[in-house]
Amino acid sequence: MAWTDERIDQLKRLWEAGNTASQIAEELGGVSRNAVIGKAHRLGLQSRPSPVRGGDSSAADATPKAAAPKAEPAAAAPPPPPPAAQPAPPPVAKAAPPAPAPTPAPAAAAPAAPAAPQTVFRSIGPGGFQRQSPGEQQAPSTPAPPRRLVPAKPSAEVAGKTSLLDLNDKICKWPIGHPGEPDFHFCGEPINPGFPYCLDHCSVAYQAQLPRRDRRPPPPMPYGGPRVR
DNA sequence: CCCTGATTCGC
DNA sequence: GCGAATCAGG
Repeated sequence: MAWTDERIDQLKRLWEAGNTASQIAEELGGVSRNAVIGKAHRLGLQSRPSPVRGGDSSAADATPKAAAPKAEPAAAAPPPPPPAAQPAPPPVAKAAPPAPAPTPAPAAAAPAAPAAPQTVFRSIGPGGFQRQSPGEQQAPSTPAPPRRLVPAKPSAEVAGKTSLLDLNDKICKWPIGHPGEPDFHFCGEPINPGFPYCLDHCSVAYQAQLPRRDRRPPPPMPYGGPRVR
C-alpha cells in the first residue's frame, strides 16, 4: 500500500488528532501500526506523550540515553539535531470533553475581545469545534447535540462555485459532490484557522470518538472516505 | 499479558 | 522510503 498524498494527509490529521498508531493503521487499512509510526516519524510529526518517553523512572537521570542494547559501533559524534522549532502548536487546543459538560459558565472562556464585533473561531479539539461568537454564545449544557451536518450545499449553481483552481490556504477545501460530476466543487468557506476546512466541515472531518452505540451511521466523507470494513 | 510509541536496520 | 522486528515503558 503506497503512501499517497491523501493517505499521508489522513495520517497527519489522525495522528495530530490524538489517535493512536493502531487506530490510524486500522483506519487507513493496509498498513501496520509500525508502518504508521515509521511514516509519522519520517514525516517529522511530533510524537505525542509516549509511554516510553516521559516514563523517567529516576528523577535525576544522569544517563540520557543508554537504550542501545544492540550494536553501538563507533558511530558516536551525534550531530546536533536542529530542533526544528515548533511552529504549529495553535491548532490543537485542550481536548473538549465529549460528555455532557455540566459547566454552566460559558463566558469564562472568552475573556479576550469581548467587544470584538467579528466572529471568533476557536477549535477546542477534534470533534469539538464550537463557534464562539459574542452574541450567540451557547451554553454547552446540552449533551453534545450531534450536529446534523448536511454536506452544505451552498449553491448548486454552476456560477460562483469554488473550483479546484480556486483553492488556496484560506478557504475550505471540502469537496461538494464527486470529481467528474458537472457540479463538483469545493466548499470555499473561510477555513477554521489551522485546518484545511471550514468550521462546519472540520466538525465532520474530525469526528469525536463516540460510544459505538449511539454513533451516527454514515458520516459524509469525501471520495467515499476511508474504507469500510 | 495487554497496550503504547521509539528505534533500528535490512530491504 | 518503507516497515517488520525489536525495544521499552504503562
